[in-house]
Amino acid sequence: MLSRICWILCQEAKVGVIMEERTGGNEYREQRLENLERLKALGYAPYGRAFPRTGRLADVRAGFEEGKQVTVAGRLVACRDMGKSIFAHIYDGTDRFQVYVQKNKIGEDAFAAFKILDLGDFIGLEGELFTTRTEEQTLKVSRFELLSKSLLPLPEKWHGLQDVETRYRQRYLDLVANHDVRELFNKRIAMLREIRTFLFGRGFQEVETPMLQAMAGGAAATPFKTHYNALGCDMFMRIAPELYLKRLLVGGFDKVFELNRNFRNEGLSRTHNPEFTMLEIYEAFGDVNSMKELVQSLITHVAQTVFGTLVIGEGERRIDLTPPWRTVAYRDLIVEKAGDDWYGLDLDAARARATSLGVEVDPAWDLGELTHELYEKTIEKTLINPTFVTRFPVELVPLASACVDDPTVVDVFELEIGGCEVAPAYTELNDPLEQRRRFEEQAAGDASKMDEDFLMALEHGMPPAGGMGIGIDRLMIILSGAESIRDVILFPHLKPKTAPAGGE
RNA sequence: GGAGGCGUAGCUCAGUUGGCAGAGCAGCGGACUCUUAAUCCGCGGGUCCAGGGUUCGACCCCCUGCGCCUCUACCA
Repeated sequence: MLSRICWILCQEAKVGVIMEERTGGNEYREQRLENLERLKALGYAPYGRAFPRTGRLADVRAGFEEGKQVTVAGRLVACRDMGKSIFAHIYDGTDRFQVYVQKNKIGEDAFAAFKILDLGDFIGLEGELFTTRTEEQTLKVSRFELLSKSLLPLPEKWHGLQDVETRYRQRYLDLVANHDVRELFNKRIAMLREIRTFLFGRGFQEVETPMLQAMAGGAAATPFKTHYNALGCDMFMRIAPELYLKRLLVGGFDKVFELNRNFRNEGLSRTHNPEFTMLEIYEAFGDVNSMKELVQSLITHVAQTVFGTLVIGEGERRIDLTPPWRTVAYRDLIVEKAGDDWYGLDLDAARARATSLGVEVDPAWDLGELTHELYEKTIEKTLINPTFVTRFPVELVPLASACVDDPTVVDVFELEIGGCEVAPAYTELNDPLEQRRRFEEQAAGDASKMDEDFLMALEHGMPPAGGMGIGIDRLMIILSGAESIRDVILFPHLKPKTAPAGGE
């Protein structure tokens, strides 16, 4: 109990220090604390209880009728005091709504109390709807309650909150100050809902598989490591749900998807956040072609229902999502860029050709690696309209089946939109012996990297299947026209401002 | 990890060959019962990111560190 109290005191001290850092002193807070006491003295409890509303502000606006009695609640975001009457705006996340407070309507005491309110305070109001001379729908207030006193000031009303660091670190301020940010996240939420609706409509079932794994497989990324105290062993955050979803195919699920977070121990960038949302879909008895049809329908459905258009952006960044989408083989793209004779060149000639095309060449690379560098550096970013790139070299994709007509390439596509890889899909490898061979090649003799448990599952028989992963954050960037992944994730990762314990 | 840019009031931003630190909004006091970036009168507000150095004097020049942004690297 004592330690609990100490902990609380310690936390409060910390908050105090942070508060001082962020507010540059307590002047504003002191004033608001004084206002809190004054309101209390007038009988307004600073932190109220439930307040039944007629509806959200957007609902009230939609159902506006002259003279209608309503109750509403929201945050006070603007206040124009005219002596014996006040015009103010409240905001509740759905809309801004004007309220009109007159001294002789709500009474002298309540009017005096209203004048003590600070911008940012949550209030509940009751009154009658009317339209002002300038034709703004407004609430004539007959009574108000204080619901929550705000002790720290909000960002400025006109310019909003611009500082990108503050916008990411204190997203709640961004959401209050910049309504378009709220709308963008509403769209993200709507997109996730539409994806689920679409997949449910096609008979897929949503499942949940472990995020905490003894072995992080299904992709080639570095995992986050953590420790499980009760079992005394290290665990990893998953880098992909793939190997568990395939176990479900073995178990008889035939159409499953998982829409949730993956964690990869990589750097931060405009297109990388260490935890990101991935949609993985598996369809038994399907293949890469059924995935192609699925993703094309899924993305056009989302674009149409959530964003209301199949054409995004303008000029060079214009993306046209109208199906059918182009399909092109990896090899054809390479030859188109590097010349018909590329695959016949010896290594030195290929290096020279790549250099002349602007690729920085690592002398350790073989022709395959050099080719892929060429693809990533000069071709991928030019694929603006949706493009299915197919028939990748087998060494790039260890979990996919080979093409029937050519065992050196695999039956996959990578969907590129806006020069960005959005969705890879495979005809999944279900041959356990071939899978073991490829794992062995990858693990290079390190037995601890062999996922024997997964191989055992495969040996019980996995139906042929199509599988696909869609990077939801990147899809959101493309559909919304956002600049950065940090703009489409509510709380993107930034370096901690004060170093956490246990750093290097 | 490497290169470049940025960091000034609660917010948005000016600023100085190196010579007392500025505006708008927000805040405080006052006037105003149809305003909406309300208006009018008056007032307060600063660790100029942090720490060193050069200088009579540094917000400004130099060095180091921290954070953010962009590019790059890592990343199926």
